[in-house]
Amino acid sequence: MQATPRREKARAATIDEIKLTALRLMREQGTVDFRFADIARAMEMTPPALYRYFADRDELLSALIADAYNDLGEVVAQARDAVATDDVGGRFMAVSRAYRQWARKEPQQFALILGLPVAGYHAPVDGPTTEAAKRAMSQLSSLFMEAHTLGVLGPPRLRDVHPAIAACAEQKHQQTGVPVSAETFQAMLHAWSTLHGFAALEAFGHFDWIDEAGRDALFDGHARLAAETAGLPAPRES
Amino acid sequence: MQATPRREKARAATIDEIKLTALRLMREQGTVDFRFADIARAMEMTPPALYRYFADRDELLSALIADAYNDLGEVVAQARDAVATDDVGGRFMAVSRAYRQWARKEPQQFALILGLPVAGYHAPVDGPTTEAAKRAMSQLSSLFMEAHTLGVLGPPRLRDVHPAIAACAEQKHQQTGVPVSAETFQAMLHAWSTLHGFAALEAFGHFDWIDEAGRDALFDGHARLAAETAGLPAPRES
DNA sequence: CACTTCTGTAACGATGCTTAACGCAACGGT
DNA sequence: ACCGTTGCGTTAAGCATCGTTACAGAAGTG
Repeated sequence: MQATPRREKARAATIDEIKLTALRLMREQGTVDFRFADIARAMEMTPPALYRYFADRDELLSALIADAYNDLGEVVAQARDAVATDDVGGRFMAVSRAYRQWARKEPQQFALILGLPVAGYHAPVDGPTTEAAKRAMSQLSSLFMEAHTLGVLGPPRLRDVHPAIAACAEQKHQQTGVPVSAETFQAMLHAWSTLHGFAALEAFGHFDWIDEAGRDALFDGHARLAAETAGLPAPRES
Repeated sequence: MQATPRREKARAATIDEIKLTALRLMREQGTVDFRFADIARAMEMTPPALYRYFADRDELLSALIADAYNDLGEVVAQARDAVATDDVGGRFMAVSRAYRQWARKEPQQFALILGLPVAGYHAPVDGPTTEAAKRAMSQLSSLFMEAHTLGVLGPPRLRDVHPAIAACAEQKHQQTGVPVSAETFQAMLHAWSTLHGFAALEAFGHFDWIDEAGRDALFDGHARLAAETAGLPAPRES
């Protein structure tokens, strides 16, 4: 606990290795489950040694979930910030591609946070996971906010906004403090759902029958349509 | 095997009860995993007795997956057939609502077939599951075929169709024998992905912060946008 | 009564998570 | 250079459970 930076560093490295190994094993067997003993074996350690780093199997799982949220959030944020602030359409495309690529690359982490809960795990209420979740998911909504303040957010192709949705947006407004119109609220959720559907189907192997080039082109068109439908301006360049 | 209808009936009932119990347990614990012993306990039987009905844990799992595909396919087909043949837009809305409602009602079965594979299970290649999968998934595409033959399939809001997608549609044409334009192919996948995204996010609890009325309204607008974007005509009535 | 089908008991082998007690190595100060 | 402290990893064991097989008895069928 006191200043022993060498120890702390080694410990952090081991923790990272444990988490990485868990992810690798999950990836290898294609599931979102892992065994404490397997991780130890893969690291050429013995199972009890892991308890020096994680009090519990659930604690490791919680850490993995929190990391997944942070990873996704970071990847998305980086993609967003690589495009000019005023090119909202371009930013949306970048965010969309990052979301999809991350889901493709890390299907297990993707399933961990956006799929069905893992067996025997109960998320700690109000823990770090929910916090990270909000942070990651607010990226998309903030994009719509930016578009709104920039005045480039065209009207989404919506017939009418149901009063229940308006009430929902209002509630969200109360919680976050940021004013959000019902149309924007609905457009954002539409865009997220649309993106997520493609990413999830692809990440879980349901588009395996389409070759890679086709999938890439399909997703680009998919995201473009989502942006257009949600009322976002077209990206500046392809 | 020989004509003993009484036995056969009881046996079928027991098989059904086993599968229903497995689904109930999965639902209760909110996962897509189950234990043979738990099923036996819940049925007030002993684990070995189950082997009289399923040679293997995997065999039960395969049956559940096949059932899930059939369930989804049947529900969707019924919803589709409840709307007039020439009201393609209305049929699409019916199919969409059925897809979503099924995912909501049976998140476990939904995850079973459209989520990440279950731990320790390897799908038998070319078994009944893949067959059922194709049958269920072809419902949406057949809807677009109908629209195409009826001549009511408007142009989807697509800029241009990538050659890779055209090649993919052509390959699909070769396999199924049904001619499908690249635009229709892309529009169909766009619609499916869009629907699936909402259904998956909601089924896995990520829309729990939206009240039920709001979700209902959101989905209706979502599906309507998906239909419009894909070039399907508007439904005849709300 | 003969025969089939089912179900329970017992047991095997393996594996899992977790705790306790022991040895080793590195670290920090003297 | 030495020594106590600290943390890490191992071995050993406890405890529970799982999937599965073998065998014997019960129940239903004709």
